Amino acid sequence: MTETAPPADASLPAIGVRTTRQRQAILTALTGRTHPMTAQAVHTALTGAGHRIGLSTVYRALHRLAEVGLLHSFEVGGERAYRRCPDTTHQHLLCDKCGLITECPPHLVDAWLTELRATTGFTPHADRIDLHGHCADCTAAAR
Amino acid sequence: MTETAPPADASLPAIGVRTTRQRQAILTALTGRTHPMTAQAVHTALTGAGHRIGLSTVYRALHRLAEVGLLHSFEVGGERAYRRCPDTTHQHLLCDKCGLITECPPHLVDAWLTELRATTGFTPHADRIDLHGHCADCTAAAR
DNA sequence: CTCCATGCAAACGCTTTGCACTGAT
DNA sequence: ATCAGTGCAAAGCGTTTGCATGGAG
Repeated sequence: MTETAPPADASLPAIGVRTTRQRQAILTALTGRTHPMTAQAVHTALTGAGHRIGLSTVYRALHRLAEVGLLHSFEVGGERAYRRCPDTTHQHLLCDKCGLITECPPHLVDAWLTELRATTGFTPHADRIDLHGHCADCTAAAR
Repeated sequence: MTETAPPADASLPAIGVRTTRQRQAILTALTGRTHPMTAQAVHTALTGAGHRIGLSTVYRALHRLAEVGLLHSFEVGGERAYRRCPDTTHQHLLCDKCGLITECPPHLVDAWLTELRATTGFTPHADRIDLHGHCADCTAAAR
């Protein structure tokens, strides 16, 4: 398994991606967020903050950045949303209530996936698991 | 947990859905399929088979039938696809190669979900889990 | 007889693409 | 100097909706 550990901020050239004002802005906007953002949301946020950037650029950049592993993309209600990946974990817990995405403890999944595979013959994509539900906070709030 | 066991063919009225020529055709087209179909695919199949049915009717019917539990819907590459549910299991294994959908043995999941919840506080939607990967056949074919 | 359901066509919203220009390497 | 990246506007595509008609209960 090749490590795609995301560089802190911008070692873009090292991955074969040119460093541009727009891409930096997008990465910055996405940094520190626990909730994913759609292309439109990113565009609105950036233009609202005074940046000059085209919508299609946002789409293309997000696509590219996800491709090289700097972002993770999620299917949220028929829309594509992106988030910076905080680590190498690609197993996510998505809260359908508040949109929060947390990482799933790998060891917890791996054992189960192995068992699943052994039992059913089905080979799960261990590096791309999105589990829907309610996060701890929303679960607590619901009671 | 309320049982939503799908009636063999058409106890539609019992669920509050009127029995129409179009809905029966849709259910028939979907019966016995292991792969899900998109609205467009269903429409093409039906009109190709000589049925007179509007595209929007297909959309509305699929939506409604999924709502009452006769169909399961899946997000497949940004599109919505539907399949008749063979049983009460709502935990699916989706093959990204051939599109095959199989049911996941409930006991295998439930224990794990319980553990996940206890460990993380996250409450998974146990009745709506879609796991992507390669089915047994495609896994075998790949080697 | 009353509504739910249908068909058609228009509208919608998100995303992609063509093309000429800009800017990073 | 070269070519990836950008901006704009138009097109694409799956899906939804308004409205008048049709058929199930």
